[in-house]
Amino acid sequence: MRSEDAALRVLELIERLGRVVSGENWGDGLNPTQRAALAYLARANRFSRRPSAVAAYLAATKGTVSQTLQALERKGFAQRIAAESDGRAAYYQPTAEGLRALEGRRASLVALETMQEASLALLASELDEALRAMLAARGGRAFGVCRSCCHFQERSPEGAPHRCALLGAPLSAEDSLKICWEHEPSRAHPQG
Amino acid sequence: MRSEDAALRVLELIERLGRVVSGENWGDGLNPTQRAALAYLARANRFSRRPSAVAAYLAATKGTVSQTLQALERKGFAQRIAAESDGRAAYYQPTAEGLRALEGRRASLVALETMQEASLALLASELDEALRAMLAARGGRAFGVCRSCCHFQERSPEGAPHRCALLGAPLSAEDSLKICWEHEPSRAHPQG
DNA sequence: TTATATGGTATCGAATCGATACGATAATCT
DNA sequence: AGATTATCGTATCGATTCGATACCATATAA
Repeated sequence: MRSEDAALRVLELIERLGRVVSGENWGDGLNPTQRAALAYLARANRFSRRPSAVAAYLAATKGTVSQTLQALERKGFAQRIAAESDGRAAYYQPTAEGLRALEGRRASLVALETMQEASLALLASELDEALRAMLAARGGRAFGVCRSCCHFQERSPEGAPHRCALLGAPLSAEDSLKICWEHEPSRAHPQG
Repeated sequence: MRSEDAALRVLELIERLGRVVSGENWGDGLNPTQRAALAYLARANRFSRRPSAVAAYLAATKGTVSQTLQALERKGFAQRIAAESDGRAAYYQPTAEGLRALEGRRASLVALETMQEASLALLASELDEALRAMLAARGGRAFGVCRSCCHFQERSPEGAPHRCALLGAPLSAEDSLKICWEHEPSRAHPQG
């Protein structure tokens, strides 16, 4: 099988799997896009819960994301908070109800769990590589967990907070485990 | 990493990759869904170019697919043909213009091709397994290439057409290489 | 023949999504 | 400082998706 064929086949499978998974994400008052946005908000650190970041993560335009976030707020799943530092910016905070709506919901997850653990781990890393290749091609951000970023500085005096060297801001233990859209991989933690 | 974590991670990656790929499929007068439907029509054999089959393949409802196919016809990318055998059924045939619109269009394909060939082949088979697991869980059809089906009968006298034992119909060489929604894997060709 | 199942379409409402324009604020440059 | 430019977010439009539901025509079964 030529490389082009394999790539084409992978592309088809991704598209079809994406449709299946996405179609399962209706329910609890959310549609798939709203659910994806809300799930992102729940996993993003405080620097990354902004419309721009959501748009980059979802590979959507600002306009669409703006509407989606408004829908989430209207439904009580997220709350809009104007930023203090920047008069243009806003943050969206998932509400308790929003987090509740994210629970359960995993028919395809159960199906995936029937696969060998080794296969899954392999699949995850291969998919991660594929995603990074695509994002690099379109100039998009890959996102990643704060702690694994090259800008992450572990607390030096015991008891002090961690820090982000890029944004010059303190990081709670919780934030350091969340997704950041400024993420750039460090050599110590190449992926994630 | 527990199996559930790996599965969750795979699910997220699939969703995100799906969005990226899908978002790239705008253009040439088609939106991502229309392109997916048209691409399916181009790859499906004559038994499978029907609204029901498209709906099953795209994991969408009959109603949505009906509209999508109407849009394709209106744009001149496909032609509706009423079935002879069944007064209710209809087939959609891609037009030359439709096939032309499917060419090119592969920014993410180029990105994928930067990956190792072995990785891609592995990825394809793992994704195939994941898709089959999900489809089995929701009772959906997996589809597959006619030739690899347990109902496929290779021509016995040289020169005669192949046959489908399930539908009791002759198969051209071309049809036998296309996707069939009645496909059930044979032991000889476990996947595909 | 009557009942039921199936294939497809029509319609409604909510939402996605690209495109475009816009307003407000920030950052930069002179 | 003042003018220019960039960025963040929102608003609006039109085409379309998509679930839900109802519906019709035709097949199939009882």
